[in-house]
Amino acid sequence: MPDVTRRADRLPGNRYGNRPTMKDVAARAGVGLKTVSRVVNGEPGVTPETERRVQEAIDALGFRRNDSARVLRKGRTASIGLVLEDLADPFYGPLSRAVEEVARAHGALLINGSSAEDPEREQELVLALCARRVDGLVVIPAGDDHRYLEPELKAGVATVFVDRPAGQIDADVVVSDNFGGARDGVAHLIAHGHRRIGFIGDMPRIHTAAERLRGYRAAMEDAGIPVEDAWMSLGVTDPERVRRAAEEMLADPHPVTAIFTGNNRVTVTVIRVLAGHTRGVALVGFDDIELADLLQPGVTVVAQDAAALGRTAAERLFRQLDGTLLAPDRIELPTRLVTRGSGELPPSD
Amino acid sequence: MPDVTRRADRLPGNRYGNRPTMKDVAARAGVGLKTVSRVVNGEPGVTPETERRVQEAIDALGFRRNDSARVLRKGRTASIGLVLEDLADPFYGPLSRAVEEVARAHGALLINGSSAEDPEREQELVLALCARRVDGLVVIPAGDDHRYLEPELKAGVATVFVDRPAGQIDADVVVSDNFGGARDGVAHLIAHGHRRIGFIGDMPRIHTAAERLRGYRAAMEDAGIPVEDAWMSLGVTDPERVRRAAEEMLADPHPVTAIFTGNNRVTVTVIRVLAGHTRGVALVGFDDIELADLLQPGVTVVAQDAAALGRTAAERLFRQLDGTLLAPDRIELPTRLVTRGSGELPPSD
DNA sequence: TAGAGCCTGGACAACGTTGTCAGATGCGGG
DNA sequence: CCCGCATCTGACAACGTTGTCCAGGCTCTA
Repeated sequence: MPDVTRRADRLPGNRYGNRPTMKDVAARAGVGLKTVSRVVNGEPGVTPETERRVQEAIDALGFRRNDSARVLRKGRTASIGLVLEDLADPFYGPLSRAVEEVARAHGALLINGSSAEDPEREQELVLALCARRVDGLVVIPAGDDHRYLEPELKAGVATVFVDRPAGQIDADVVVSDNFGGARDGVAHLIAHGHRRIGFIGDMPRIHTAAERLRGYRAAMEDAGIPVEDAWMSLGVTDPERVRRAAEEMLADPHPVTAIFTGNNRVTVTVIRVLAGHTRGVALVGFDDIELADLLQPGVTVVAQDAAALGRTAAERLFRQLDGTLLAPDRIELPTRLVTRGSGELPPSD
Repeated sequence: MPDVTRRADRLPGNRYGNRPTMKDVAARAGVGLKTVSRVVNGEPGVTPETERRVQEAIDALGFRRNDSARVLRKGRTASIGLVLEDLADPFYGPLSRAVEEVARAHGALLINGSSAEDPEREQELVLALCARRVDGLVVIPAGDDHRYLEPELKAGVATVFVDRPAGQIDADVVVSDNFGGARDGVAHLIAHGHRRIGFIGDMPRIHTAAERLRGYRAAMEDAGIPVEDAWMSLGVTDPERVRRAAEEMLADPHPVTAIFTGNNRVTVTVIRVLAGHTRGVALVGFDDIELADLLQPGVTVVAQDAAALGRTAAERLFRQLDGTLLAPDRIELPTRLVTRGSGELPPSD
């Protein structure tokens, strides 16, 4: 019963539930408004005795500075926005955490949202963040046209695109070497004797997917292997369709002996499919996955450093805000081939 | 070179890089300030012709409403804070995403931060969020004393604790049935003939860890098995120490035949240890892990529904804000035993 | 003891928006 | 033709904070 009462006290109706303001603190401490402000912000020019009185009033009233008003006055929000595809995807966890750490080191908070790979939702999120006047944005773009950001950039919102480049505008970009990584991964399979190699990846409208596909084609071409259409499955995303695509490749009268998978989710599904087959099919996946080393065989992957992507992007963001970074640039981080067994299986025809 | 110029335009010095305000829009459209406000907010009482002129000016200037000022005026920020332990932990990804989805459905943005299991950092984060006047807080507590939140609760900040209960204050709590889940998991091992069962878990000061330990003890007691100290390892967290703890249990002259692990990270490490042993040791872990079904043997786990935790918590939060939820309550979500093989191995003495 | 200089404290405006209220305009009816 | 009413528009204050600037009191020195 006392609970109900207490909760009822805080119902809507009064702004912020009637929090005390600096004015209230000043009145209680018997000092001027600005003096309270000075104490709260640790500015000099307040005698210890006055400071004590003010501090006492603050504690007694449970005063907490209203940063909304502060932001309005100062023009900096000390917060940055992060727009990514899906917070729940294990690839974005470390990236997100890395951005957060850098933000924290600069005294900024992180606001984030998932675009769910929907360009409209991405725009909606980005603009909402701009309306809050975040100091900067780290964006993993879903769409490929970011001209809607022009006014924001001009207005001084620091912006860095990660994982995929910006579309139609000139902005900082931090990406992995998707092309090179995929090429190396496929070349690795070729080096182990494979010639009929399947590729299962996301829609080529997604930049990373297109680059990885390009890497696949380049490796095949370098080896003088003509690619057959039946070996490629593009744009499949959901597990069921990935499963079907893989099964079809393997059921072909002249089946693939190896598969290169375009991202972590596809890799996981294909692992499941292969687990149901007795014939050994080689596999190299883009993106590392947890426990990949404990499977039989271990899963060979092209790993990218998600944390480094996030860290690099966030650091560039704050350098933009410092003013120590002038020209937009494109940074490409290397990938790393991790051999664990699945990519070293010989062809079994 | 043009880039440098463009970026230089947006250097600090002028607030928000001199964004246009409603006043500017009003001047350009030749209307009053309030009329612009009406158009921006879709309020009625504006002739189509006037609206067109205003809209034109908005587009021409690239105006975007300043939500900081709006918040200051209206008293609601339409944002909620989420404080968790580590964004990069795969357990929190789905939880975080679920909270975000609910927030989105209510038109709110999500600000989040990682406490890194440090009570001080948790408090710092929570208070920073309160200073921003978030409408509500979802907290996965690191500390066990939350009296510092008293003034905030009184001021009307909706608050829900998830995964672990609040300390020293009366607040909404959403948790998994850690005790029951652990008891069932251990009972499962006992049912398969094990009597010497090890437990490796986190520090008992963490509520979930303590509850799971209690579940372990209860199951053993129910079966009339006295627990030996050598079977329990508490407070180990980092992989190296977990590894040592597991090795010691297995090296004992009278070793354990099964291990119950207290969370996903411990489970993963122990899987690695067991992979190096030939003797079959049974394993049941708390928390599900990806690919657990593909290992040999598959890993039996007590799974909790992280997304449901987040969703439930966020929904309660918004019901607090609605005013449809009056008394703080404690909600316990069930866990689910997923048998995959490792927990069904017979004792091998 | 008077004057200069320093230190502390406070009054006031401004940040960009929204709520209130009153003024202006246009229209129809008496 | 004038009044009343409805509709549209704009002036103004307020939200809670910080930056500017000035007043008053003190100390120190000549």
